[in-house]
Amino acid sequence: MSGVRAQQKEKTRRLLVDAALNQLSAERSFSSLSLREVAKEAGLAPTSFYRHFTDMDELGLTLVDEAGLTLRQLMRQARQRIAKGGSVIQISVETFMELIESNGNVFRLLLRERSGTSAAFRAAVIREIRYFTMELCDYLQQAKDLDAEVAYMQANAAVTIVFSAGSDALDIDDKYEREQLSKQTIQQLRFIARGAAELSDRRKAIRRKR
Amino acid sequence: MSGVRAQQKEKTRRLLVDAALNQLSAERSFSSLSLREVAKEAGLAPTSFYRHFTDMDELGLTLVDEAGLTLRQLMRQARQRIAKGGSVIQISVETFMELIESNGNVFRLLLRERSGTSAAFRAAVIREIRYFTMELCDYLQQAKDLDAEVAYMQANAAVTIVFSAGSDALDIDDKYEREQLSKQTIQQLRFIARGAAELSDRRKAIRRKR
DNA sequence: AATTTTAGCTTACACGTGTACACTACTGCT
DNA sequence: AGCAGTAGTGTACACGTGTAAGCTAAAATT
Repeated sequence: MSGVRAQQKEKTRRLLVDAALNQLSAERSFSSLSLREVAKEAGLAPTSFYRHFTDMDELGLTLVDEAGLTLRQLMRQARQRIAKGGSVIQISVETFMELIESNGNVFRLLLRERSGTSAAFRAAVIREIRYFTMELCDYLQQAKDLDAEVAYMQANAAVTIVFSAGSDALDIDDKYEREQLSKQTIQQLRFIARGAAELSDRRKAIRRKR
Repeated sequence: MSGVRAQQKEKTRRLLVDAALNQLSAERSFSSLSLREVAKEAGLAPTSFYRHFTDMDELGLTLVDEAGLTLRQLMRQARQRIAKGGSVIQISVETFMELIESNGNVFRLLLRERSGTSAAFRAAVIREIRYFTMELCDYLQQAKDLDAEVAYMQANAAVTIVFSAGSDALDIDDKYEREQLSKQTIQQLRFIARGAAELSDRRKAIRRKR
């Protein structure tokens, strides 16, 4: 009942998850990790791995879930900053870029598995990104009073641009270059916002005519 | 001097390249291919591989180069179609989507290696995509008379959106859904074009004032 | 015609992999 | 107190891997 056992199990499970995360880097993808390596890094015998996951795939999906969690925390953080005033786009991009800097490997995981060889992984990543997109879509519809379909297209395009910029940022060390990239990304998001706002207005005008 | 030998060598080199390409699929990435598998598929003894490439990496870079070639052929094709009249954006997207359908695995290679674990691969892919972007940038500057910096930002955003759409298209079988995706992509590109044109005009106006 | 080069072969080896199996020690339930 | 369940261990095996070494036959060079 006390659960000292379950507690310990959860603890070494985390050891495995963290071991996997720690091994990820620019040069090391999840798919290139072996069960034995992860177990070793966690300080476990290879066969002990199976007490926690049936598969490396299962561990991987857990990692993707955690990455999604990180993404959602990011959103919350961005919302808080936005509430304090300032350019929504600028704050969003800056917050995102901070994530890249502090959690590069988690982000790399998402990027890689999105185009990876496992359908389950791809689906999981896409699900997390879709969630991200939908949040933005809701915001646009509500705060900017956009047409529903237009809001979705804008949100989708914006997320695509931001993720791509994040991917580029991963390969940049120079601080100045990163700022340059941020500025460019912000401008690109403004392009999209501008175009979307216009289409939304046009559609509204048509509706009024009827 | 006749070169019957060199000719034969080139032939089996192609055998290796094609063998690698043929093994690529949604479920199989280049990095998951082994030297032995490729050699076997090409009908060669494993060790014969070394007569043509020092490494799987060298083969991989060759593949990326070929993929870049395919991309450039695509551009030429699109330009020809555009010359015959019609919406530039629509024709470009449709042409690109045809590439996805006919050369999905080549495109997958680019997508995956762009975020892969080898710096050399990443650099090679980025080089090809940059070439693609620059072509578009030149076109925009010239045909649409855009400010240089604005043209680059538009080209960059457009390529990002199109590649992302291509990536999504790879996971879609349904024809109707694909058309839907194309339409959405076209609209998103129009957002960007709209925003870019506006910024370019504004910048021009400022310059005139001086 | 004799010699050198070389594309391709077979054999061989050391290494890392996933995982089956049997065992131990300790928790948790009855 | 005693029994069942289980997190973790070490050993063992079959398999696929990259690649070194040496050989053969045919093309190219001399």
